[in-house]
Amino acid sequence: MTTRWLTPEEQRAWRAYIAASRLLEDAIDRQLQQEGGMPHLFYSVLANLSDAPDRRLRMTDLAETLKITRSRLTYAVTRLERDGLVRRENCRRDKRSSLAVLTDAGMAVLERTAPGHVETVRASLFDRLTAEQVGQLEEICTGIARGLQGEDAESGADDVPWRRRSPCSPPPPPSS
Amino acid sequence: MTTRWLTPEEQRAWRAYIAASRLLEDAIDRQLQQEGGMPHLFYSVLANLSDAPDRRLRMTDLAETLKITRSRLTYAVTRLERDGLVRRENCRRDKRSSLAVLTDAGMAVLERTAPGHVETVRASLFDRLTAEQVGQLEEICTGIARGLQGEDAESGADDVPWRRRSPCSPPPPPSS
DNA sequence: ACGTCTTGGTTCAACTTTTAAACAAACCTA
DNA sequence: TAGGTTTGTTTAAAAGTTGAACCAAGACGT
Repeated sequence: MTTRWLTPEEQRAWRAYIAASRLLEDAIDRQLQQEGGMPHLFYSVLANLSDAPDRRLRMTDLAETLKITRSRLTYAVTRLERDGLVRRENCRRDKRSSLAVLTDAGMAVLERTAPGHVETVRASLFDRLTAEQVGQLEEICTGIARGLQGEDAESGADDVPWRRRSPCSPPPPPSS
Repeated sequence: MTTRWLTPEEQRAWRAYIAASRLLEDAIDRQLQQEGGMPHLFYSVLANLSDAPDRRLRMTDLAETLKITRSRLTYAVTRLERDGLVRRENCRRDKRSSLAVLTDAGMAVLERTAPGHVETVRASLFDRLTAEQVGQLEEICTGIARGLQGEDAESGADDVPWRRRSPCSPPPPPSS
């Protein structure tokens, strides 16, 4: 089969995407590193914990929503634990699992850092987008994500009755 | 000033973007690593060289289009040079600069690897987008990139008369 | 010319992150 | 209970990144 090369439009879109994502990630990382002393991934861990049911999440679940390997998450959490921002706890239900719990210190750091982070996200991204484009971006990205998700998690129905999805964080969500 | 938190729509878009970009970069990297033995960044170096005027580019220019530091590029090129895919050359015009040149071996690797890469890009991204969305994506990304560009390169006019921008590569472009 | 400033690029060492394979403990299922 | 699976960690090696220091070569002003 002769390769289906990218059309000129696709070329342009692809290159633009590469550049934008590289620049964006750099900007986010730089800001978070300066003002929070941590890379984006670590911040995401905190953020996700902060609006999880009980400020705690199973390692595997967290890894899954963050789209990273368990190993990578172990590293991140260990690091965060060392700094006292996260604590590990055992799961009563399943003694294999451990839960990552956001500590008060972690919450504090998050609250201190979130405004700057959000500001950066705004300045870099949303302030340059029309409301319409925000919608378009979401649609595009969810499509892509869904597509790439399924490839390894090739299961049909992902029913996990005991995994609650409920409201929880009264204070404003620090994005991710 | 009280933080302008993200609206729910922005939240969703942002989370979707994070997930998608993480998954996408992973997919691309995995494929390139397996079939080409190199990370995406390295491939980008080769690709950019391949459709540059004389299959050669000044380090600084290359770094700039790749949006990475010169230091980082030095590392990448050194690595690629070690594998014989790229060679360094001195610039006649300016004895300070060195040019990265794509070798025949490098071109060969690129040609061997490009189809798989493009296929991955298609499968992960473009096959899930309508023509309209491709346009939207480009527009969004160029906007973002332009915005983030200017911040450090705060110069007004970027006129460099002697930097030609001409056609060159007859074979199909291996995307980036 | 001369001294100074800027640019282009590399080097180096410290560090952080990532990967992959190997494990052990806890579950599950028949 | 045997056999397989899931969860999470450990470990060692490799890779990549950063940032400062540095040198050489242009540019500029006088």
